[in-house]
This record gives sequence, C-alpha cells and structure tokens, in this order.
Amino acid sequence: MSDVNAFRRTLVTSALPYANGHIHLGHIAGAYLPADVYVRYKRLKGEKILYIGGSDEYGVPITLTALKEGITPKEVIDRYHTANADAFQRLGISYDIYGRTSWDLHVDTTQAFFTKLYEGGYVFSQEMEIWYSPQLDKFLPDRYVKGTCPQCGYEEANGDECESCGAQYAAKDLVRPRANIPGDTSTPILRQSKHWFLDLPKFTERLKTWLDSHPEWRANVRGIAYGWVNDLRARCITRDTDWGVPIPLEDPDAVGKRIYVWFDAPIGYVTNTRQWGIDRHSDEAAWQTWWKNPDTRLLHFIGKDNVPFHAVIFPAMLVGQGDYILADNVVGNEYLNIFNRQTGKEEKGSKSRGNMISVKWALEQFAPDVIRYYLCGIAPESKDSSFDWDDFLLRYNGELCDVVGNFVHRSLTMTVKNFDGKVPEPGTLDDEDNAMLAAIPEQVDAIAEALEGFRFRQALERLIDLGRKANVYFDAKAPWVTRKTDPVRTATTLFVCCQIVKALCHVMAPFLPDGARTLSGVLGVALPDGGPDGGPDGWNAAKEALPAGSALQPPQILFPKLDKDRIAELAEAHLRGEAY
RNA sequence: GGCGGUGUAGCUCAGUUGGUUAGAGCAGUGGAAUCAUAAUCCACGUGUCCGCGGUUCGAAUCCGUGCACCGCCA
Repeated sequence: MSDVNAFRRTLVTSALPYANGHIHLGHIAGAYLPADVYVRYKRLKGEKILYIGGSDEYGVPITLTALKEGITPKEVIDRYHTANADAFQRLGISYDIYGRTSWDLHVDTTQAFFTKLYEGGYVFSQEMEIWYSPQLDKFLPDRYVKGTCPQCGYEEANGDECESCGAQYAAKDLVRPRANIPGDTSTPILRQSKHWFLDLPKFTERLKTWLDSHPEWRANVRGIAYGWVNDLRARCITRDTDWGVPIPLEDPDAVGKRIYVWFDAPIGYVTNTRQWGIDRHSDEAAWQTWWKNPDTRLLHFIGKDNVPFHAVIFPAMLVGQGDYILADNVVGNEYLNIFNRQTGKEEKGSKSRGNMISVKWALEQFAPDVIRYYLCGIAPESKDSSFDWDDFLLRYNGELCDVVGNFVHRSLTMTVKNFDGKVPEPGTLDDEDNAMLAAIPEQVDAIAEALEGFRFRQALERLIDLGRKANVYFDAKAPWVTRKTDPVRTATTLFVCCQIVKALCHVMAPFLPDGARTLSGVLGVALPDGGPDGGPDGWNAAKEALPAGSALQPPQILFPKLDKDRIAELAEAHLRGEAY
C-alpha cells in the first residue's frame, strides 16, 4: 500500500461518458458524485488537486445513431456533449476541464500512445475475418451487423455480442447475419481485413506487481482486475470505420480504419489535462507534472463495467509509454438499480425499459443538493443499490431536512431573535457544553477519515450524526426554557450551537455545495476553494471557533422539505417512462 | 462452466487486526417537549450474524464446502 502522505498533488478522473445519450442518475451515483465530493473535500482542505472529465465521442454506436437519424456523427456528439456538460455543471460536478475526444489535440495524444506501443513491440497485426457489405462496398464493424446469437438463438444479437444472453463470439460465428444499416438489403459476407492488436500478455508481470502493491483497493475492483490479469489475451485496437483517430502507420491496410474507441477513450484523460494546461497556464508541458511525476497521486472513479479498462488495459498502455505513473487507486462502483413500486422488485436501469432517470430531468424537479444528498447516501460502493422514491423522500426529508437543516434553523433563529443578531458571549461552560464542543473535532475527523477511505455513504452518515448529537444537546439544554430565567445559560447554550452550525457549514460543503454556500453567507465564514495550486485549509477550519460577537445574517431554510404528493406524482411519471 | 462481489433486527445498513450480554438509523408502540422546515428528545429489540463442517480457550469476524442474489468472463 502506498503512503498517501508521500504525494504532493492528486489527479482525479471520472469515466468519460459516451456521447450517445444523456447521463442518468446511475452514472452520477457511481462515477461522478463520489469523485466530486472527494475533489471538493481536498480543495477545501487546500491540497493541490486537479479533476479531469470529458465526453467519449468516437466509436461505432455513435455513427449508427447518426445513420438512423440521418445526421452526421459530429451532430450526435455535439448534442450529447453539450447536454451532458450542462447537466454536470448544473449538478455541481466541478471538473477543472470537461473535454472532448473529438478535439484535434486528442489525435496527437492517441497517436503518440499508439506509436510508442508499436515501437516498443507491444502491437502486432493480424488478418481476421470481418463481415462486409457487397452493396455498400464497406466492412461492417461489430454493431453494423445483426443476426442470430449462436449461443441462445436471440435474433437481435449484435455482430460480436448478444445482449440477451451476454455471450461474446467471433464475427464469423454469427448466424444469419444481416446489415444493420438503413437501406442496405444485401447479405453480409466474410472478408479478410488486417487489424492491430495490443499484446497484453507482455504486461502481465508488471501489472501483477502493481496490483499486489494495492491491497487497500475495494474488493470488487481487485477481484475483477486479478481475474483479467491472470488470463490476459491480446486485444484488437483498430476497427473498420472512419469515425475515430487515424492509425499512425504508413501501411496501406491502415487506410479506412481507425483506432478502436476503447483504446483512445482513457487517453482522453491525458488529452484533457494537456488542454487544461494550455488554457490555464499557456503551458504545453504543464500536464506532464500530473502524469509523469511520481509524487502525483492518480485516482480513477468509475463504474464496475470500466474496471478492466482502468485497472488492467489502460495501465498496461501507460506502462508501455515508459514514463507515466500508474493509478494509486481505482475507485470502482457497482450499479444503481431502479426499485419498481408496482412490482416490488429492483430492476436494471435500461433505455428500452424506459425506467432511467436522466440528470437533465432530475434537475428540472429538484435542487442539486437534494439529488446529491440522496445519491451520495445510496452510492453503490460495495454492492448494487437502488433508487427508490419512498426511500428518497424518507432520507432527504427525514435526515437532511429534519435533523441537520432543522437544527441549524432552530439554533440560528433563536440566536438571532434573542441576542441581537450576533453570536452570544458564553458564560461558564459546564460538562455537557464541553462534551458537545469536544465532539465537533471528533466528528469532523471521522468524516475526513471516511472520505479519505472513499467511504462516501459513511461520511455522509457521520455528518448527519453530528446533527443528531446536536439535537440531543439542544433538547437537554432547552434554551427556550432558560431564556425566561437564565440569560447567561441561554447564551452559553446558543454559543455552543453556533459552533456546531459553523462546523456543519464546513463539512457539508463537499456534499452539499449550495446549502454550504448559503450558510457560509449567514455565518460570515469563508469556504476556500483551492484547486490545482492548493490553498488555505478550510476543512480543519471547521474546528475553529466562531467568535462571540460575530454578526449573523437572518437565517434561511437551507433544505426545503419535499412534498409527499409531488413525489408520488413524479414517481408515476417515472413509471410512465417520462423521466429520461 | 470458470471467476469476482454480496448475504447481519420488518426495511436500509455499521461491525477495524477473531475476545466481555452483536450495534445505528428508519418503520412500530408508549411518553416528554413546543425554540424550530408539524421539525425534536426519551423509553421499548427472545436477530439459528445464509446453511453445514473445521481451526481456536473463544468466530458475524479465519479456512473448507453448499445455497441464494448481482455481475464479469467463457
């Protein structure tokens, strides 16, 4: 296990969503929100951190969408890139850059990766049999061909895999092939085509050593990664298509072919870091600090489908470059399912089922903090979890609003009303006061510990726990009673409450940026937001006192409660498939 | 078929390196309070810790095996 304290800066990536559809809540709960919470926490703490994201814009499914809609691939990716970038921004996923693999710069980065691997002897070519359309005089890569699955007989199987039974097979094994292109009525035939392969077995020992050095990773990630590394096979990295990065070889067989999307997609992290350096520092070489300096800590946040790429294949590609760092952790998440109240069962989110909830739709219904709270609370960290409307209402209203929000509000309104809008001067602190004050740094550290270990649900639970302790204290001290008899006692109680509110303001910032911002305005405290260059420590500042006499603005409700009937209506709309 | 993950109170889950009567929240029942977003607080749990076998003075925690669910790869 690496010594986390030995690193000087952190580079965080979230999987690049495919620009062929709208991002949905499952994406957010797995790969984006946890990363964002982590990044915001580190920024608040003043550590140097850079957060990279972007759209994955090449590949056959995008050209298929274009064909079916009668538009260009460029129009497809522009539509979804714009929509997804906007959804992320509004939800507060705070990328330092949200790039695109269609950028010209990405051709350069990808080709450099390919060339280095080629020259290092990690890429070889081989002839293979591919389906070919006599009518269009074109090869038909993977999803351009449909047919009957050789395993289960499903008639809508793709060229290389079956959605029904999950089987993967060689193209030539597909039964009764047909072109999946509007207008092409010919029957595909098999033809030889030369392709290039990444020789993964050559990286086996290096990858094993690396995995062995990280016993602290999540069990699911380690399990999947070892499964792959123990049985590595060469993988094809080119495709018969014109939508992708050109193959940087003089070979005439490379004409009309492109680098396969799974190869160039993770390289997008590097491209986008390069672009960030150019935009931010006008420095073409700024990115190298983040990718080649061993005192940089690289972290990938992904869903489980992406584990093989981030824990095996991309690292192999990095090893092949010679001078890149490898990830210090791959934070892989399970899936977020959808709980169907009608059937009482969990189901997988899928477009054909129409049960997906897009971020776009969710943001039309709820404030970002509302979505962030629930999704962080049910993040599928060690096993699948599910989105459930009843649970959503219960968690958000019952925990965030009632426990934390209401504590903040009852404390501040009573303080402002009775002490002239200022933090009161405390009298002598008794044992309960001291115990409560002592609990603040304990709880702040406990939340930090959970965040450092990528246990986001636990971190959020500990935040709520501080609110629970605070309510117990408030009730025990009953300031609404002492107010009539003992002003000094009341002042002392509310002074302590103000300290808790202040701590809550800091610790909620990574999870609930809007609520934290509003509250920081009421309290007049600063929430620093460092970034790649670092800054002051606004996390541990949660433990510092808000001095007596500090002016308070009139309190506002941070987290308005959700109406039960409205949630029921939205759940109905969701059932009707209107949430995507 | 091979592999991985998960399996703890009605529900959602905590349970660090094996050690005293296995915990929390929600829901439920009863009570207190009324400052507050009708928000809070207190009290109340006879749970084959999935089953079976093993290691150990002692296992929810380690090993083996079987079962169930989810997923990856064939």
